[in-house]
Amino acid sequence: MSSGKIDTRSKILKTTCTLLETGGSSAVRMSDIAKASGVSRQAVYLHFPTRADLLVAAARYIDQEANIDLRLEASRSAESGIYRLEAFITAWANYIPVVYGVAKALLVMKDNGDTEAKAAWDDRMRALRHGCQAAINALAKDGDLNSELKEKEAVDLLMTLISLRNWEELTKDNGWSQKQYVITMQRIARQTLVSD
Amino acid sequence: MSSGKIDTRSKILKTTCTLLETGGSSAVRMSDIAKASGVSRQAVYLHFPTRADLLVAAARYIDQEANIDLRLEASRSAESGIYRLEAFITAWANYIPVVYGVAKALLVMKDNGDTEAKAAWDDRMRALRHGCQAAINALAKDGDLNSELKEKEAVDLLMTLISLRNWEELTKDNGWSQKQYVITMQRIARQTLVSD
DNA sequence: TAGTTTACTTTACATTGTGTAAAGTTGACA
DNA sequence: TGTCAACTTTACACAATGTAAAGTAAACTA
Repeated sequence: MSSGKIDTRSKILKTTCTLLETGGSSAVRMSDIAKASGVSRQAVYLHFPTRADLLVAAARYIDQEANIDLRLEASRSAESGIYRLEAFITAWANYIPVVYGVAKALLVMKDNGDTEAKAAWDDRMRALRHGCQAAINALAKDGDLNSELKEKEAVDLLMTLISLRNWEELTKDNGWSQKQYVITMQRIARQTLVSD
Repeated sequence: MSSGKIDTRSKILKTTCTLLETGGSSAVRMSDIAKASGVSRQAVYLHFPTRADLLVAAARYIDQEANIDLRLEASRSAESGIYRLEAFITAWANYIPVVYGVAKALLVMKDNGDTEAKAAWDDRMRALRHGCQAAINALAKDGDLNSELKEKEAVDLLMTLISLRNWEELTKDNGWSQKQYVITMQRIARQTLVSD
């Protein structure tokens, strides 16, 4: 039936992820993906009308494969706000390397003025923000939120702190290990968001 | 003599800066710049062989106009490492809004794989890093550097903290005022880089 | 004042990558 | 046997950067 279609579609998605993980994000053109998938360029457009569509689908594909929902869920069961914050940062931080390639490509398209890419990115960030908000809420409920910060400010700061670009800068550009990154981000979050 | 040449050249540079400050960075094409400068597109290429060249020249132009060297110099005369760090952050933070348009455009070109843009950006960041390094050095000399951090880590963190992208996210995307941004960055720097 | 140089304009074209369009092929299934 | 779906092939439209070259007009030069 449509098994052939599904097969080709997910083959394209997998190839896209692989290419974006390894190669430089900008060097992954529709034709590169087609060639690497062993399929014609038009076949790619048959499944994904635009490059943004393909990247969004690839991101969703990774979300599923790596079970992002489950990862972030873990933090929800933490006993205190402080532990919740720590668990949330750990979960997200360890997910970044997994989506990095695709997410970066989406981010670059957004920066180039692609409205579809922007919408998709903003949507992802909204979801992440929910997690940040929940962690900050838990902190505030315990009375452990730094008194110098309003809740909104704390959420903004946490989002910025754990941004993909910061991860990229520290690990990719400055050679930090993932472990070093996680520990340091947790320390900074504690020192800046939690009251003494 | 060459006054006509110089005149056109700086007219193009000024126009470029204006367009990048106001309009969305990606919507500023060579033809837009030419039109807004009241000059043919080829005249732009006559003065600046590539778009990257033009952006680099525009950045240098702004550096001069806003006297970035003098701004950063101020922090050098601070009495203590802690004050020096504070002054450095203030100086840089208040310069970001001035270069933002041009710098962002350069950054986007870098992300698109333009090697010339990358080289220019990296060069700018090297200069900024010198400032960070000096501030951290001063801190370490006073014995005020957070003992959990090696000097290199502290410099990496400071660079990341005050990055253009973080400024963009907090002020442009999240509506923070410049003042709010500066105060918060100083607080975070103090809490994460300085020993208690 | 005739000739040259300089700064620019005009027109045209090459290149790269995205996306569209449409006719042709091939295998499965009815 | 015929139809349909998934895919291929070929061709083109479009935007943006960058190149090439001939033309113009004012300024400077001998």
